Amino acid sequence: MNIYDISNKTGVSIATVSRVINGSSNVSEKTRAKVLAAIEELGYTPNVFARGLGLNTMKTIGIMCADCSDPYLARAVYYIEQELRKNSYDSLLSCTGYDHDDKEKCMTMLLSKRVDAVILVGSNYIEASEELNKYILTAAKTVPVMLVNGELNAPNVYSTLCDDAAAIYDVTRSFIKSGKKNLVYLYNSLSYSGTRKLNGFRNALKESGIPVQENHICLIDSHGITVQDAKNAIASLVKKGVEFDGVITSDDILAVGVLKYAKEAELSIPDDLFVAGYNNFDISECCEPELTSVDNKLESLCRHCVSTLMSVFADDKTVPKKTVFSAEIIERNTTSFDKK
Amino acid sequence: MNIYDISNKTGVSIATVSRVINGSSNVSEKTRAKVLAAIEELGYTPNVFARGLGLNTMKTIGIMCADCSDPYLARAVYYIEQELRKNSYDSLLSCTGYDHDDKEKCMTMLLSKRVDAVILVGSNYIEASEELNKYILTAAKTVPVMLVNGELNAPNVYSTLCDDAAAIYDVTRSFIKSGKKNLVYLYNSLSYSGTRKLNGFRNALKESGIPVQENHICLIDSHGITVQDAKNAIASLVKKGVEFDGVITSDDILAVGVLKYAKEAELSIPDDLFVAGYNNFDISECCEPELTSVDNKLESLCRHCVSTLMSVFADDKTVPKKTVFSAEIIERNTTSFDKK
DNA sequence: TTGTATGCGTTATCAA
DNA sequence: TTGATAACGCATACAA
Repeated sequence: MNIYDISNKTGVSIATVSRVINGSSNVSEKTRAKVLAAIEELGYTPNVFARGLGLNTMKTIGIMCADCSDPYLARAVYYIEQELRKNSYDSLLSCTGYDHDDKEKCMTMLLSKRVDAVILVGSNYIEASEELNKYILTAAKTVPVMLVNGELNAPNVYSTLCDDAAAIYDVTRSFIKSGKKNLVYLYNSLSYSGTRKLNGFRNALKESGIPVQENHICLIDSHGITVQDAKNAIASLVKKGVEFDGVITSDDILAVGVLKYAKEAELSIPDDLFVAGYNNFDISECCEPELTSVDNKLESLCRHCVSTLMSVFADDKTVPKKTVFSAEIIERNTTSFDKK
Repeated sequence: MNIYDISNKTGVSIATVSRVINGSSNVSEKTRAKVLAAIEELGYTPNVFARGLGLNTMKTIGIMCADCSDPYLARAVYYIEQELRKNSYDSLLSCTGYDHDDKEKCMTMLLSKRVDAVILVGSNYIEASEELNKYILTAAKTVPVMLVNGELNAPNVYSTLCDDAAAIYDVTRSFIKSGKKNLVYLYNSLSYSGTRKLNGFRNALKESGIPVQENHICLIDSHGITVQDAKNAIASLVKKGVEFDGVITSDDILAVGVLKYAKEAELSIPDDLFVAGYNNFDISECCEPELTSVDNKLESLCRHCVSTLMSVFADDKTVPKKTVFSAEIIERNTTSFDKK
């Protein structure tokens, strides 16, 4: 079943059939109706491979994310896939894991599949070393590369991100203004965004005239982190003699671990201890007490990323290279901010 | 850059280049080396569209899931994508939503993209009415259709699922054996699996000689359900005068809602009230007290589904049409089962 | 408005 | 072991 069958059935040439399929205006209404009827009757669908061969595109976007079982990344993939579909693009999904070589291999694979663009979801794709980011620049020579929650200044690379540093800065300042000045920062990623968040914490302390104590900053360096891991981390901090009246974390799951510790240690929250998470997911409403967290506007990021990509495809001359959204602090019951 | 460039560079015909690329044995070692060197040097990659046109496949599998921001479905997609990649297949992801027409449209779209198979993730794809499942049977005439957590007995359709009914049956029996006989069942889906779970609950009561009270069975008919929704549902049940000493739910999030209600009503868990969830996700460890839940072996389901698909592709004559796994009850602190 | 002819880059068949 | 050539199904430039 191909274009020739429609051609035979209707008595017009394949060129005309093709014109009807592609909505060309240079077809008489009568012919168009006849062709459309035949297509309907025979249930004909154009062969995408043949089309792809000629046009060198199959309207497919490669999506790379480290691990789409991570709720944050899963939601991002969800929004992106929806937006792409609205624009008639399909999504070729690749969960690359966190290993650099695997990411690079995956990129090569996607490019060999002739995707029209690649979207890198999550700040873990941007490394501190230029050398490690090279494969992204190389890819960008072939197709547009979109970064969600990451930033890289290079030709044909477009970044959409949330100002995580400012968000953590604001949270930290709120802690301090509310009288919690002995703060611990718990984080689990040295990614681009992870580093920026930490800087936000440091800056807030500095600007409040509070010295940054390095033993109050604790990295749990692992992916697929559990509540138990976080609980252990905070417990071991206490064992080392670190004292604190507030904990700020880079992820809700870490904050829940702190809550579990606090319950065991019979600390009263928020009286004895303020706790804040990041991402504002389900779990921040499941835990007890419910968690103050930061909503980093993931849906906006994703929508904007796709609409930017469409502008790039449309050869729009005024496409923003970098767009930054502001996060929003959602206060629940693990803090009691002093408002004034 | 195409196969002719390699041909020119090496002085052999494109046929021979093609043979080298595809690992044909009928090539002299010397020629092979020469061609391989040229491919490497020029950085040549075969055009997948041309290849697809000839072979009528691009080694791509369509994955349909209602909503990959749902943690359960997200994890399923993750496992499936990984397994497919191991077998050199790519994943074309489509989040269809829960509307039947959208699902059908999406299926048509995937088939028009000439995917090699379609994997339907989640029990929501199987409807009670045969009419509504028709589009799946139609699709199965073109490509194999794999069901994860769903069942449909039809040619070229393969089902992999977990025995949810037995799991809920076992949980309910454990409640009863532990002295909790006045049970509420809270659920949020009338899908294939949702119905089966409910049957498990009913059967356990019947076999224990406990009459099934319909006002103890509560459906919250909505997707994207929140903890608050579940809390409200259980509260309104109480307002109606329903009394109970145990709540079994079809999803962890519902169970967390019950916990939130219990805290407010100052019920002691598990003394006054047993609660059990389903899915055994993060949130079952985040809530307080931590939730007894059912692990339904999602990873096994997904791995098995993909390996079955590979058998189908390999034209293996002994492919199982339906495979059922057993769930595992993970007891935490919202129950205190009597073991004997 | 319509038709003819060509190219897109492979793989596979057949002949050498 | 190798090469020439015909599909594969479509879009499009050009001709009519």
